[in-house]
Amino acid sequence: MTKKSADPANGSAPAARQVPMRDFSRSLPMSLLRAREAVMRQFRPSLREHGLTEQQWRILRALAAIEAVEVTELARTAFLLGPSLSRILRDLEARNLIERKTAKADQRRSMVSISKEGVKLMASVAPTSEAIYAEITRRFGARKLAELQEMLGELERSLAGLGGADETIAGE
Amino acid sequence: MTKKSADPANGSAPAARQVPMRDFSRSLPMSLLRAREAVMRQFRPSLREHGLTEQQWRILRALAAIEAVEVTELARTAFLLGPSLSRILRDLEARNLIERKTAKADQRRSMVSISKEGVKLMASVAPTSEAIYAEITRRFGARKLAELQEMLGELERSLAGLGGADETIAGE
DNA sequence: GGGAGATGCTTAACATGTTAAGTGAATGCG
DNA sequence: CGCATTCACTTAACATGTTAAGCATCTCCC
Repeated sequence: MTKKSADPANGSAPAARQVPMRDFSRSLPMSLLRAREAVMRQFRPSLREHGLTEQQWRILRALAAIEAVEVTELARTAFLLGPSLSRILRDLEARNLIERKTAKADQRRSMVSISKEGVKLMASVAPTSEAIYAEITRRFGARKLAELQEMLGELERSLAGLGGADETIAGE
Repeated sequence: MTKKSADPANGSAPAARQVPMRDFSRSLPMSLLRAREAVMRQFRPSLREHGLTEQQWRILRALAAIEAVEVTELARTAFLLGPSLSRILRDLEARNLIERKTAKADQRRSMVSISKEGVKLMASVAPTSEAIYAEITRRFGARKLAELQEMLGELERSLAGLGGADETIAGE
């Protein structure tokens, strides 16, 4: 439906096909990207209806399970970089979905926690979110889903310590 | 090495633990995100050395395999949204890595192709890139890698047509 | 053949990813 | 104590993701 046949109605054909590489669309990064997008596409509309982005939702979920965390620890949990988290927390705080207060022992640290309003918002989103997740599980198969997650974890572990660049290993 | 023990030196503990949900860090989107990040972390430094971002590299690779494509088709291939692609093409064109000319038959369409310089740049990046991919394959295992990719493809297919929102199905 | 609607692409606006620099508060050590 | 370092975060700057408009061009159909 999408691709027509060749369209040779063009003059000079510029350079191409010089560099042999794996078929681009089958590279691992692309597979992972497409799979994740296919999954997130299911959730985004529902989140959007509640005025939340994917990352904001991640943060609220991470906060819902604990009393309070430091920003750095939250960044690890929600898998966000510091600067992104910093901005998002500023916004979530302005919307009264989270609360922040500096730690007593160390003035540098700030402890973040979800607010009552935040909990309320989560309660209104969670059912739909869980339903979507259930449907995905149903379609793909619970067994296969578990297998997939296991493989993803293995992949992650097998690449740990192969840090692309400044690894700052002991003895450096 | 990273997490200390509990630090109960805090007064009022705000609302939390009200909304029961799956363990956040084990959700499928997070697994996919972390796995992809683990992989991309390997490639980014090399690309960066050559002044390329991940997306720019995707575009060059997509272009290397063909003579010329329309922008929309390229967006599909490189898995980028129109607006992102539009910006990136503007920059790549300014750097003389790609060429663009409007199609004769339809003035709306513009045909994009990689330039001689673009091919040269690819040739300088490809070896390192392939080496990294080979190392990833070695670490994770070629067999398992193929399995993983197969599962990712299945996941994608099983969610196709479950379009999160405005699906624009016939009869709507 | 002319105007309504579809199409291909770009711009705009806002949120996040990514790297680097900045800031204020702890720490280590002479 | 004093001061260089480290640490926890925040700001800044630039690139992309994401949605909505904008703008030509094309198509279709009366």
